[in-house]
Amino acid sequence: MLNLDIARIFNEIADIFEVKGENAFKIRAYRKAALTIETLTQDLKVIAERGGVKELKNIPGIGEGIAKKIVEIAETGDCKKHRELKQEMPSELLELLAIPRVGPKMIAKVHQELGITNIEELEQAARAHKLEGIPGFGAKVEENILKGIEQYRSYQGRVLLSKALPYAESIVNELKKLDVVEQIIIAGSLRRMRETIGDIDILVVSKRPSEVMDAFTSLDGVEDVIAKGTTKSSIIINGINADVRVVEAVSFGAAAHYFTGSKHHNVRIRELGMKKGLKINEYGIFRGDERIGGEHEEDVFASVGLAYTPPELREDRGEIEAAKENRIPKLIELSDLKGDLHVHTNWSDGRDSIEEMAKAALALGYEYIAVADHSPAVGIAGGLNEEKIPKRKEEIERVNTRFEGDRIQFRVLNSVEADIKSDFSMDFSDEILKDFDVVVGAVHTKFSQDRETMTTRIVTAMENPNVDIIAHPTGRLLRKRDPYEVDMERLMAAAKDTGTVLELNSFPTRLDLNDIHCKMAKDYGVLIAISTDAHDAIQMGAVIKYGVATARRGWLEPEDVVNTRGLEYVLKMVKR
DNA sequence: GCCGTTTTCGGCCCGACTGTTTTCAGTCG
Repeated sequence: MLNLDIARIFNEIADIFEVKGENAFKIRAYRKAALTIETLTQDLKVIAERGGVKELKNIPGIGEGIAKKIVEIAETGDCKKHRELKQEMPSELLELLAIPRVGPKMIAKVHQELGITNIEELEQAARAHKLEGIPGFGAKVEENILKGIEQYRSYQGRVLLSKALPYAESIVNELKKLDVVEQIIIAGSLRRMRETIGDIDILVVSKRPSEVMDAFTSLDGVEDVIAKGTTKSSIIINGINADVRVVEAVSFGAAAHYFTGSKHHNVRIRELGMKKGLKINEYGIFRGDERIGGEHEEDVFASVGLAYTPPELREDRGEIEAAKENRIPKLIELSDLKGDLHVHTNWSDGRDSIEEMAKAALALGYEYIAVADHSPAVGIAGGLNEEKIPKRKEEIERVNTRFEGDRIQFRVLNSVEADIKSDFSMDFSDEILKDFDVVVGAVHTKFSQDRETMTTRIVTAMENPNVDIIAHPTGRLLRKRDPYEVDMERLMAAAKDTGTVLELNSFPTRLDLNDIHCKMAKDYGVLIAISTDAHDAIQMGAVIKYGVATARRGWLEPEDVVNTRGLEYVLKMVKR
């Protein structure tokens, strides 16, 4: 049983309790425990077997009750309480929680009064105006439910960071044109650079909020205005929910902190405030009626004795403890990168030539790129084979010769993205592999192998002295393909033992390793390569920011990342 | 259900907007 499976059980218990109308704080306790478990880098089952309830209780947010359930799950693979609760409530009913503006109370009522158990039934009832008989329900509510269902179906909740960010930036650029807008920032999960985004949050400083509301709700492309108040409005634009909030300049810092979240981070900060006799809200920091700060975001942290914490870390994953002890990491930045160790060229499925990729890399200020074209096993037309390898090497050398006269040190590294085959062998012989400057190993086939087999497959590749980097180690495609089953702890330990680098693939649909795995790698002392897997020159420059953002969310500092080092270090790092 | 340099019991972050309400519950973030 994986940590994620255990977290899901507690989230489901929380869902059921919501609809049952159970104590809100109990629900929060289950959610908090689930979140902690999701982000834990150690295997919960191992902890449970080793230290039982006593050791589990050391984990923040896990007390007697939940610890006992974890032990039960570890021992039996099942949680009695969870099973009993599920029998009380159809699981389809809980899916209704995902519909915007439909909450647990509403679900409980329609279930009790009309026996509704799924989205289709809810939709039919709303269309037939059958809900109006229920106290508290009116025509508007029915309309909102139908809109919510439509929204739920259209984008299923979350969109990719790379899709939401450009939309958010264009909204900001439009609103900036208003004279009444003094300051404007993107907040929310976008500012924290989460891999997927629920909605776009924008914070504006203005003395004339109503003019901002008018402009925002009448932007080009607005599909629906969900709410329009004096300081806060909510719209659907390009299929994405966008919220704007206006405050005065004195509240900007407090509001920026509040609207950046995460929710869990905010709750922790406000709890700390309470203990110090402070009230912290989006308008400022207050002792009684007296405002003692809030113009700058730093005020919020300082008021509760914490160091400033970058938005990417604000997930309640240990950043508050770190800020207390003044050990917030100095996170990696885009400008720290000196090269890209995984790009493709027109020698395999890339679109640009080696020289075009090299020039683009130079323009980014890089010292090197590794052209890692595909090996033959990936059925992509024109992959490398034994015949092409020497020819491509000649071209690489020709391109490198051209840069030799320049003052800037730059080199194209002869590389390959070699397939790790399902029988644990590499797609090229050791004889061939050892001639490359850098070998990137990757799984592209047979994703369905079981956890044990897949883990051994990758570990075997790491043990090969010719394999330097493992590309996209979990194989996931966001919103399309789940990661394959793999024992991440064993991968990390093997990477450490063999001196293998793990890739953080910057492609916005991959971001693989993810933020949590990056932090895990750091804890294990495993080096990360932030690579783009770019298939053309423009991509190489465009997607790297998503990799860096994920690295920052994973607490990585420049020294944790191999491609912040110069060419000489990289050549020494390779195993041969 | 969790937690404790005010507590082992009694707290638990805080506010905007909407809709159906005559004073507030529900949802959201």
